[in-house]
Amino acid sequence: MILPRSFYFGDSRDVARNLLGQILVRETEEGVASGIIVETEAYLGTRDDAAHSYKGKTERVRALYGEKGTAYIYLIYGMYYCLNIASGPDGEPECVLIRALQPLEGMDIMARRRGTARFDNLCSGPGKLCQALAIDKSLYGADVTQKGPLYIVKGAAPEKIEATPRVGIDYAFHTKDALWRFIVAGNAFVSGAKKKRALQNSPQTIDENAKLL
DNA sequence: ATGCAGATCGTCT
DNA sequence: GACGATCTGCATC
Repeated sequence: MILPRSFYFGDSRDVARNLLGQILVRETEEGVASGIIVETEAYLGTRDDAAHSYKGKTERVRALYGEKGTAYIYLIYGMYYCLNIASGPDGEPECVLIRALQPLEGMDIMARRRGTARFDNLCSGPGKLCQALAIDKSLYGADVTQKGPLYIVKGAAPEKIEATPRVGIDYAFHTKDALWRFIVAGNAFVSGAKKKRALQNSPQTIDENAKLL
């Protein structure tokens, strides 16, 4: 079941929390690649000085002014893409950044695209997951509430959620300390997971992998 | 285990 | 013209 557009309305921080446990699906000619969302961040538009849309409408963020459930994708540091989903109150240019996935389907495809065989290094970061799922600017503006190249289906709510400050936004004077990053507590696939724990808990099979959430 | 430099280019000032 | 909502590899301890 694909999550309906109404899922993305409301407080973007709630949407970010609710996205944990849901499943991001990417379909290409190579096949299907998917993963359970285990880490997100909320960006609250004009009331959040860490947000790209803080100063209002520019060409880059035009997708945030469309319908909720629209993909906002941007290039960072000239080499990696990051995926966001438009969310929040009607008319507000807010979104949720998808920061990490627990690989579910098409791990062979992801491993090839990423150039690594390590399970816990396939989708454990916003740039990594876009590379693993072949997400780039061509999907800018895609509707994730419709079956197509990129969509999100209903998964299972995680047991426990942790809230922390967002990553890489020290330049944000007002909101840098806000606890708007959400992760599935104890999950080994979040970004920056301790190497030690990842090594110890890294599952070896798809079934073990699915149980970890 | 931790730290730092380098890659690389679209977007905004 | 400067700077990232990042990641990797290499250096060092």
